Amino acid sequence: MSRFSQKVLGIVLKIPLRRTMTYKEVAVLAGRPKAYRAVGNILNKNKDSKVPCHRVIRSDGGIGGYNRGKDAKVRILKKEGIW
DNA sequence: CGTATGACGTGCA
DNA sequence: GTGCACGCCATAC
Repeated sequence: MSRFSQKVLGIVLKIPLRRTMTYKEVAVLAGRPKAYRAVGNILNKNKDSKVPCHRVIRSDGGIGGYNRGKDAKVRILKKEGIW
């Protein structure tokens, strides 16, 4: 695991309930403001269910994707009352 | 080791 | 408001 990916996972893991973060924000906090593209990639390959990657959305406010299917992601977000 | 890919973002027509 | 092209970075092949 790269340091960057580890940091990203850690940040996503620390996202409070009822709170969402954009890929860009995560990238910035990870120290690579221009690596938002890589952030999504890392989350995509990440299979750790401990990481609430469903709370990471696009800056446009749209749903990005999900390694388990975006439908599941939307479902979870609705369940958390975000949508 | 070089190329291709992707859960992105911004700019411009 | 919509659509297309370019840039950017970490993985996968």
